[in-house]
Amino acid sequence: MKRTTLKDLAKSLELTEGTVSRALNGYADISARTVERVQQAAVLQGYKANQNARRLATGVAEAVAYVIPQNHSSLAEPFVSQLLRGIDDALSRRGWDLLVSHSRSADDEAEKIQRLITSGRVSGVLLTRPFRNDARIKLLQDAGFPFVVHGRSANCSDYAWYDIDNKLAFTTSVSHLIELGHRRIGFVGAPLYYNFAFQRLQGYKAALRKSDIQYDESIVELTELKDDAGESAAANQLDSDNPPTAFVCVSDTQALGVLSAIRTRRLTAGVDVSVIGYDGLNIGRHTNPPLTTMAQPQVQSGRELGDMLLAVIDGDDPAKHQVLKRAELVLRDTAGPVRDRNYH
Amino acid sequence: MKRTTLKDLAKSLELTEGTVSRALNGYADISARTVERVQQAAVLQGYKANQNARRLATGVAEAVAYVIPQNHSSLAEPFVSQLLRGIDDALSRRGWDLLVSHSRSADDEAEKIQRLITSGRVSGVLLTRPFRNDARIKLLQDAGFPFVVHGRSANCSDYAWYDIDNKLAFTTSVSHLIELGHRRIGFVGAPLYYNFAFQRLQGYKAALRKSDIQYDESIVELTELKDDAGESAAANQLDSDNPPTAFVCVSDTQALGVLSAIRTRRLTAGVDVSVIGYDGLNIGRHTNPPLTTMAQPQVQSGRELGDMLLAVIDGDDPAKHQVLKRAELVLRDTAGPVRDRNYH
DNA sequence: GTTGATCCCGAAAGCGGTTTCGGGATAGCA
DNA sequence: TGCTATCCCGAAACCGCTTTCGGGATCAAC
Repeated sequence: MKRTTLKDLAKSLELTEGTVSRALNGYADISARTVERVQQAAVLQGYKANQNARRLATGVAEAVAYVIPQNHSSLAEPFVSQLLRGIDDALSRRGWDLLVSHSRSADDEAEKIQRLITSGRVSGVLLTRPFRNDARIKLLQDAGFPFVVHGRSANCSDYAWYDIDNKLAFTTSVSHLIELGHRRIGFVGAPLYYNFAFQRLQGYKAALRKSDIQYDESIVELTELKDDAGESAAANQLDSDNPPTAFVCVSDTQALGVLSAIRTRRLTAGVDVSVIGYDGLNIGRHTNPPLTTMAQPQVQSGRELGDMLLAVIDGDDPAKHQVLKRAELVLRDTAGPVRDRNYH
Repeated sequence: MKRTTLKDLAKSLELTEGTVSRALNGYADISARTVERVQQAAVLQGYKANQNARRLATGVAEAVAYVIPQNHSSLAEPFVSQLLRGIDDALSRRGWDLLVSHSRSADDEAEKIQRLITSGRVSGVLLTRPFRNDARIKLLQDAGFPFVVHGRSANCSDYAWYDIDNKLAFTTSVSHLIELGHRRIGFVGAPLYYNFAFQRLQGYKAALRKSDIQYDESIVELTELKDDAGESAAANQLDSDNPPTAFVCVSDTQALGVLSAIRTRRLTAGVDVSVIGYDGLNIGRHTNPPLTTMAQPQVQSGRELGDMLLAVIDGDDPAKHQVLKRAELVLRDTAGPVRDRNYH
């Protein structure tokens, strides 16, 4: 089954290829009657432009890549999936493609990006989960290649990004716990080279400071973003001499682990120990008890990210596209008032 | 920053473009010495072939599309995400791209596929969650376009697919419950136009038959694949006069809902009511109690799917690529022996 | 009936590679 | 030395579409 090509179409219309092309692409120098004829013939014969040829000729790839970070826990993946949907929404309005690229390591990722931008396969790149000081961003900036970051690095003044106010989110959740009477609040975090982890820790500290609570490093755990990291982190804390009465976690994934640790010790989350997660995954509605968390709308984020990237590709000043959203506290059942007696 | 093109490279080597191209692509008619020179110069000057030009010239897209079905619950998405990773693994060994395409409806999906295959953007397509009688498959077959299906439709003899033995999986899980003494087992399913749902129901029926248990349609609920479908389905059943003592669910998503319904009624899963899910999502390890389920390895599946598709694209007979895996019963805590007394 | 302006379309040159074809140079052998 | 076989590479067509440029028709105006 041969595809109908532009030449076929032109021949059948007794026009030249160039004319047909212009007719299809809305050039002004084609008479309305001809445009009409061409369009009809096109749908009739099922003509679709060969993307590769078109891309070669125009020089625009009409596609962007989403680079999926190497180590992400499987539980965080609904996140990714919804984001993809949002991005695709934005892109498909223009008929652009979304291609995903996974990486095995940070180096691998840099190399993949390098190849993406030099191979001409995409006209823009979407990054996630940037480091405080991120080589990928530098790479893209130096290359002058369009990109937008989901999240932001330490100095983020001159590129496009879309982020949640991580610091604010954590002062919010920690303050909430403090209002519930907690004064010993554990922090289950991630490596601080992730800027989001750093920012969230700052938010945590700020909330403590505001209430004159001494920052205690011994109840701050920084774990990898792996599936069961939260559980062991919480286990350490809970089994210590002076366990926290509450935890804030940088992800719902971690929070689930914390809940497991709590349950294992025959304690009840929200009663004996409070927990607040982060991400607002739907899973949290089904945990027992349902997880209090900080939510951010993923599909919507994806859509906005996609639109931003398109704008940047169109030549907008990246620095003009920086949006900071705020996460929302979703009250469910794992954050309750502090208990007076130690539960040991 | 201009990319270095083949012409640049050729000029700098005082060779012709054709020669350089052949040297790079391993043609035999180029002397070893020249090949060496060319390769060195290529890496030195950071030459990467323009994919669009290459694709146009060769006629192969070096990319495949994964079409994500319209309605999938957010909880099922870890599934998708891991699969993508696996597929990407397989593809990237050849340097191929993976692009994802979402759809809003079945029609939309057919149209997207049509566009994918006529636009020359991809050289193969990956389908999931086929219907018993699937128009998309017919479309691809008629077009003679390479594809492989994750799952399979009712008559699946002449295309490539990768599936779990759904029927077997469900006879396994139901039999397990029967061995635990259950005889009234609810089925929380999905619309039967999904072949996997149909097959799983068949497995359910087969297991009942084997133990001479009468099939009772009133405890079979077929819900949409939405987030909270499981909960309401189970609610109906649990509040009825003659509630099941156990449930099997076609997905972990549903199972989570069922667990919620059970919990809401102050019953304990695995004690008062048993539940077995399907998918083996990691989430299940963190539910309370941890969810017994049927597992299938996703990343691995993705990899195999990717390899299969590549093989088919290479011209292998699709019918030669049909693999049927079996799911594994993951014993956790939600399936326990039946209680004698009715819990009402 | 010329002249200009306007409207449409044809012609042709790319875009950056791949691949076939053919022949010059070198080597092998008589 | 002369003749064929082999080895490499140059030349050129082509993939399918875009886009610039220029000019033939058409039409209004003088």
